[in-house]
Formats: sequence, C-alpha cells, structure tokens
Amino acid sequence: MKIAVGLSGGVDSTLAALLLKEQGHEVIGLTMALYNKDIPNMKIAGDACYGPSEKQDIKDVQAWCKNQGIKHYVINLSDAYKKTILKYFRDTYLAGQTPNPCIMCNAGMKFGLLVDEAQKQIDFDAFATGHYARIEKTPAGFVLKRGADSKKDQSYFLYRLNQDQLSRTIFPLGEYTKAKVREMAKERGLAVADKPDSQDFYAGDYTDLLQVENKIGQVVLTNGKVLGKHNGFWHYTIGQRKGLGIAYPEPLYVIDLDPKHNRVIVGMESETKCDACEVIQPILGVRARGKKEFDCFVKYRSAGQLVPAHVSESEPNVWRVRFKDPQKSLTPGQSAVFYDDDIVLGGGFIRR
RNA sequence: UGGGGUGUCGCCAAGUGGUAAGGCAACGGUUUUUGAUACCGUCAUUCGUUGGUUCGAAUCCAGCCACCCCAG
Repeated sequence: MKIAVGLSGGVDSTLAALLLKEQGHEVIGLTMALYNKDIPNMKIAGDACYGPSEKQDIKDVQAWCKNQGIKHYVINLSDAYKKTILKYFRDTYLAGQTPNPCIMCNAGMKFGLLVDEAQKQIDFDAFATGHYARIEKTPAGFVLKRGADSKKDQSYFLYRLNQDQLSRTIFPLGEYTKAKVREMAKERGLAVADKPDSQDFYAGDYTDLLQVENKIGQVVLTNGKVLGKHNGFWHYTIGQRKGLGIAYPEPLYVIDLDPKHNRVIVGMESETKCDACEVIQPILGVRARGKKEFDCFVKYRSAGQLVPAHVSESEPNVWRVRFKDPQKSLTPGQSAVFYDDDIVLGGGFIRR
C-alpha cells in the first residue's frame, strides 16, 4: 500500500513510519506547517504544536526522510489553522470556557485538511499517524478504540473523527506500549528515541494567543464575598487551584467564570463536585448509532479516569450525562467521551 | 494619651522557660500531545523593638514603637 504518514518529528510518528516501511509499504511523509508569524508572541522558547519551533522540527523530519529515502511534503495550513483552530481557541476562552485545541486540530486539520490537501497533489491509499489508538473495521463501519497502552491512550483526542476519516486511517502504534515504542525506536537507532514526549499546544502563556488586554476583575466566593482581583477571567479555567494568589484556610478552586462581569468565582473543593452535565455537538460512533440512551464509561478531561455514567439524548443534539458518583470540575468547552470498554462510543462538548 | 488589648513567614495561626507546629499563598519538580487537576519538594537561626533576669526566653520583667477597643 502507499501510505502517507503524518510526521511531527517525535518518536511516535517517526517509528510509525519506519514500521510501515518495514512492513513493505510505500511510505510518504507529510508534515503540517501551522505557525504564522503575524501573531506577536511574547515567548518563543520551547517545543510546541504551535510556535516557531516548528521550523526546526520540519528540518529534522526532512533530513530523516531524505536519509530513509522517504518522499516528504510540507503542507502549509497556517491560514486555515488561524481561521479555525486559533479562532476557536480565542472565542472559547473569551466565552468563559476552556477549549481543547488538540481535539479540534485532529478532526479538522491533521486528519482533515492535511489529508485533503495532500491528496490533491499526491496519490496515496491511507494516512497513518503515531497516535496510541486503534481502529477496527466492523460490518457496521469503523470503530475507534483505545490504544493498548491505557496509560498513553489518545482516543480521547480522536473521538471527533468521522467514518470517512477513520476509514482511511492507520495507527501503527495502537497495539504497543510507550515503553515498547521507545525500545523499538532505540533498536532501530532513531535519534529521537529519547526525545521527551511533552508537547504543549503553545510554549508560552496561552493568553498570548488571545490578543486581549488585561482587565482587572474581582475574584469572589460563591457567596458573593470579594476575595481579591485578577487580570481577566480568560486567564483561568474551571477547576483551577493554583495562581489565584488568595490565602484562605483551605485551598480554593475556580468554580465558575462570569465573562459578562469579568468575575472569577471560587469555592472550596466540595463545591467543585457535580453529578451531571450536558454535552452538545455530539458525535456518535457506529456502535452507538440509533441509541437514545445507554450506560457507559465517560472521560471528561484528557488525563481523567473513566467513570461510570448513564447518558441519554435529552433533546436533539444534546446529551445528558449522569455520573454514578459526583465528579470534580466539569469544564465547559472540554469534551466528555463515552466508552464501552475499549470502544469509543462517542462524545461531545460539555456545556454550562 | 486615662483604662484595656494585641504585635510569631506574604495571609491565618500553634507555641506561655528548654532551644519556632500546621493551613493557605508562593516557588521548584514529576505526571499530562489542550487548559487544569493530582503528587513530591522548598519556604522564619527567628518571634514589633531595645535592654534585663536566667545555664537557657517567642515565652518572665522594664522602656520604647505600632495597631485596635473603651473612656473623654
């Protein structure tokens, strides 16, 4: 098969490409160029998805591909990225919610535009990445599943991929653990074998990307008592504890954000608990199609645990998630993803 | 300035003669392809100040300073 592999320059994607090559496939490298210098950044140090470090990553990838005899293409998506992902990022924060750019980027850019644009100029049969997730073909359609390494599973970031996208995608690392991947990378002498995993969305302070002036507002307790001030509600996210700068008998968490009055509402840990939420713009995989309600496990933040819940369609395109046990800081803008064991049933955006 | 009270880390606060708890905040690190969370670590040679008593004081005594309350 002729397979295009999304290469970021990290261990995972590099090994994924190499494994496919070893299996006898014809491999082509694809890398997205996203960074656009016209956003005046304060900090430019560090490796990140969005930032000037991309230039060096691309150079490294190109060098590696050349060495491996792999054709490599850079697809510039910076305009589209700015119009969709960065806009979404800004709009969501300024609405008092917390965006998850990775989820949007995967569905819209990496597994979307990148492939579409590449196909205009290159011919290939499938698209592969180094994600820790699996795709299973069933009579009903393609099913997204958790990666075999449950610690590294990245299906949460991929739940919005549609059937079309799943059908043309391959995850060569889905069955491996991260440790095994590093080991295999080492065996093959990959220079990036020991490169740290951490990939931030943006290396500096994310508010750089919002391009709004700081504006002083109040930090108030849930009972209305004013405790302090802040530089703008968009600097905070629900559930946040650090950075409030308020000395109080017990730790305080952000309970809610009030964009209208530029207020940050804080409270005690017990006040962060909630046993239900609603989810909008739902995506349902083939395994959940047609169902109006079901029991499942839900992950409502990327590093969160799978917790039992009952989900049901409460109105068209709105699903209600009722947790078995109260959960901490359900955050509007983040995604709740539904699982049945390893299978991704669907998910949507938490709304307030 | 007559009477009373208080003064311990950025905030709160234990400790009343034996050589400075704890919480919050802050900072650093680990975990994490978003933002967070969580976890680990660091954080007062010094107790408003100056003297005195004592083997030894944040703790006892005196002066001074600051703040608070009640009188006027």
